[in-house]
Amino acid sequence: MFLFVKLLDMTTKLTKAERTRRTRRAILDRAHLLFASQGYAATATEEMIQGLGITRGALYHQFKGGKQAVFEAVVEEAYGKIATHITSQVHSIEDNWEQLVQASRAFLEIAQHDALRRIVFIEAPAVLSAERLVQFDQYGFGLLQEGIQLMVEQEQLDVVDAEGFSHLLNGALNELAAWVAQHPDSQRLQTAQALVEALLKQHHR
Amino acid sequence: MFLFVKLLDMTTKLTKAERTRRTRRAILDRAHLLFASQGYAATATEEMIQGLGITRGALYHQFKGGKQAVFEAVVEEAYGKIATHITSQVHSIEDNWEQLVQASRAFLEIAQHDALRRIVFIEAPAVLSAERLVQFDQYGFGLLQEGIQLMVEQEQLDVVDAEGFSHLLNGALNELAAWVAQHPDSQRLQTAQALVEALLKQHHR
DNA sequence: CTCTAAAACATACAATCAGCATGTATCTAA
DNA sequence: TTAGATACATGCTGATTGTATGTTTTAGAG
Repeated sequence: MFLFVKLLDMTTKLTKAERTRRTRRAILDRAHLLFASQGYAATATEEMIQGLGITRGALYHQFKGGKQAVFEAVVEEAYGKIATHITSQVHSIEDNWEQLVQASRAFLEIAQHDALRRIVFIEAPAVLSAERLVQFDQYGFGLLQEGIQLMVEQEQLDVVDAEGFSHLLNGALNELAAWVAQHPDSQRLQTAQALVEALLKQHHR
Repeated sequence: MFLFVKLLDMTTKLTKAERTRRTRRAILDRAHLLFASQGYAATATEEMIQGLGITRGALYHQFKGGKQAVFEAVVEEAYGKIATHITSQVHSIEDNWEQLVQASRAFLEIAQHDALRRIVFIEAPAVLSAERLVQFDQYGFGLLQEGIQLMVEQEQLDVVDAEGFSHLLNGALNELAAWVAQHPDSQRLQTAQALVEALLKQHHR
């Protein structure tokens, strides 16, 4: 595989903030690729800066926590991308019910990006502490839970327990996303979407 | 924390097979504890043999693949324990439907053992390849899938897709197990069991 | 414009750890 | 009995992470 890396320009004069921004951006982009393809453990800090025209010293300067800090930053961005995609797909829908259905659909779509899925659902739980993971999950799972809580209160959704059902749905979505990703060429995405929609419909009232 | 380790007896004359058995058993028990409490990455091969009266050389002799081979053996045993517990709980039940319900219940119970849950559902997916993981999962998920497949064919279960629904249910169970484990003292276990039972009932016919 | 402090790196080094190669004692089977 | 296999121990190497320290560049203050 050949990676086209845009070498950091060290000749032109840049403001300090801009220089920092570019360095961090370059490291994060590269680290994201590496973590997604090799996983956290198999990715060396050396790899993260190869071809960027900087040394590991720069990485440790920008990310005080070292390798783990880089990973956390990558995870945060990955969560952000997922959340952004979902909200952009449902922001114009007024009906709560339709919002939930479309949000599930959007999640199954975005989770097909292997780069995001592996980092968020496989590497992050193993690398990060449970507490840290919960913080990040407010972007994704948090929104889901809020939506469900609201619909239960408005009596649009009939479940034994709102929080518990949020976890049930979240787990189902994650696993289905992984299942679909195993054979992206098949009809699994549509099957998965149909299954989730059926699940939700049965709790609708 | 203080660990009571039964030092391996090297004085008594033992048959070679017995000697091997004890060595492997001691390493596996210790590694299981360490992997469950610290995770794979944070566990050194040195720790796995401390206090056992052997060196790392013995570990590499018994487990050719080194650290990863030890981990795989631990994972296999963990899957085995889960499968054993579930099958022992449902083997006497004749009705397919009741079997499925009780199997789900048994899974939520056994998954409360942090040692098993972390190793199987958090560490293993990050450490092992997807293919290797599928092999192990035949113990647990495989049984679930077979049961569902059977019930769909016998028209006891009404789902869009048997395989897909198996993944949906599996994902829901895993996530609920993790949710319950966060507050083991509360009523979450019963809530989770009720949620799953409700989910299954709605597909019953 | 100069001077200073801090930022943004580079460089060198220490410490940890996995894996391997090699040596040695013990057991097993012919 | 003896040759080979088995079950270890020991020593070493390469890879990798983190840190301490040095150097250059930038951002203001006066």
